[in-house]
Amino acid sequence: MLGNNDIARIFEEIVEIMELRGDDVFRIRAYQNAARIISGLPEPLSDIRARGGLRKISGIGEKIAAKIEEMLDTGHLRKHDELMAEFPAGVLEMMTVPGIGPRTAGTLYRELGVTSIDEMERAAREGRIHGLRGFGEKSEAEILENIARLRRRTGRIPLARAFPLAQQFVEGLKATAPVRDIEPAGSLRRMKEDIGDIDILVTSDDPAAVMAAVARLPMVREVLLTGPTKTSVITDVGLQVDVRAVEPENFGAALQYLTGSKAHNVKLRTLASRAGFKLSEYGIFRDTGERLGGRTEEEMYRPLGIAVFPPELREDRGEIELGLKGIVPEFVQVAHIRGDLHVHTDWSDGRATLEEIAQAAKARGYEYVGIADHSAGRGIAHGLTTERLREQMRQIRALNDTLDGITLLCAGEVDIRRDGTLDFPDDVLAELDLCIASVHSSFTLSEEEQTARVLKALDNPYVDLLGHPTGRLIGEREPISLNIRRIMEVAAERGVAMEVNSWPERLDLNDDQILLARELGVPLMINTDAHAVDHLDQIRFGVATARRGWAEPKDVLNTLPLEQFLARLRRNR
DNA sequence: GCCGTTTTCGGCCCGACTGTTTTCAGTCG
Repeated sequence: MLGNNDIARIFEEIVEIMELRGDDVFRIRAYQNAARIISGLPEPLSDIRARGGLRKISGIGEKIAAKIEEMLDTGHLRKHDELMAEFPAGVLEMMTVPGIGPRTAGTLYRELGVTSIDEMERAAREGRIHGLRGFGEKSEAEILENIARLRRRTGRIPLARAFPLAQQFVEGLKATAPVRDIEPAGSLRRMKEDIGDIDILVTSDDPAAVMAAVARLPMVREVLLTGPTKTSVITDVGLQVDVRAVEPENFGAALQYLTGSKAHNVKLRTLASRAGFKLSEYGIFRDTGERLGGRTEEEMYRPLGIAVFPPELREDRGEIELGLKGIVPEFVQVAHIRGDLHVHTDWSDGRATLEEIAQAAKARGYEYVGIADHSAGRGIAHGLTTERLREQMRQIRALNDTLDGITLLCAGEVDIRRDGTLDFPDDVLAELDLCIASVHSSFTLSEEEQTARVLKALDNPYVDLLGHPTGRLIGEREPISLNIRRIMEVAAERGVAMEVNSWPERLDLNDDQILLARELGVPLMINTDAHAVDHLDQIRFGVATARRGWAEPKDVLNTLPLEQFLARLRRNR
């Protein structure tokens, strides 16, 4: 059975071939839109179809729904097969080279019979490209340069790796150039889970000096282009960073435009144009050309009667519609978090002592912190036996008597075994303040087996929280196969919370799943899974992910004061 | 191909940059 990503990928390939064919751009956009929507769905299309929900998805019409059904039934799509037969696979790959779009790839294929990046490189080296209609010597040289660039480039990197890099640029420019405003924009500002490049926006009395300073920053490996208002560089980790200087009166307009998302901006501009306005990175204008604003983001939205949503939520998931009603809910913030419940210490595979964690948590303004070391079943993690866990609990309770302003909770991250049983007997689980149950093994079970396994763990009355529910590691390991809606329905019914794990490679649940969890009434907890004191600060990435999933403080248990928090745990309900 | 409290037909975001152009096409974000 094809999964959502397979189906989204097939639609994307259809898009690429239709572009090569020069098909109607709006029809192409419909497929592109469908691919984007499908890759963001938290549930398998097969489940959505089973309850008759396919056509209810905005952007999926009669034709595309029928194609989805065909793929679910037969495992492929005739239209896709036919289109793919029209071009060799390598022609699609050619379009991954920067600057090579469908027109160029199509021309090179038709005129020169070029069918891969390697062949394209050879054609350029042999000088066979310049002279073609629309191609000169510069185009030919540019193609070679861009192929080399593609081969040097890294792909997308996790948010938590890109974030400090952006900070370094901001700090570096503040220290070495006359910047006034400086703000990262793009997907980093939206706190998307992975980042393809970094956009930084500045204003300055001397933009040229800023551009020159960018090229001199120590983490810059290569300067791609530098002009009076824009400089593009590749950093030592292979990530592209663009720095743009704009006029102060356009800062808000440029920030809004560069932050996106694309889908958010398209929706916004469509709406604006119907109401007689025009939006661009230079401001908001009436049809008459009169400029209404652009110094701040707020000035861009106000004339449209749309409330400003935080960047994390600008994904065209209903924020514009709600903003039109003037409603912006209060979304969860780091300052709302009163305790981190998933922290490892040197009792298992962490580095810090109990005391160090207590002090670090207190320093971050927390009321409580959950010590959640691994159970013994996970040999590699130096897990706790029943005896050591009981000894740790004794020490934690003793330590609490000496602590002021912070309470350590005996948590415990217990393995969910392959058969769904837990790694500690129930009488031990009962002694904990809080039990996190997590999958750390047998990642490749079928959806049916994996779902049954996790549901069995949720049967245990002492399980309060499902830790990193899907087990995915961004860029390294796929999520386990789960009927996530089924798991969430059961969790909601029993009052089991689901984790938003802040670990940079996890961010698990992800934003789309958090949206579903809220819809189904599943309580959330945002935790770091810290293995050292510094990791406690990664909470910001979990909080950002929760915000992307529209989580409000009331959805997140660890925004509650200690007594109320404990009362909401499944075991105490 | 999708969508609709201004439309079931006629729209569908906007601008910069680049190289090839003699007024524009292609790509990108």
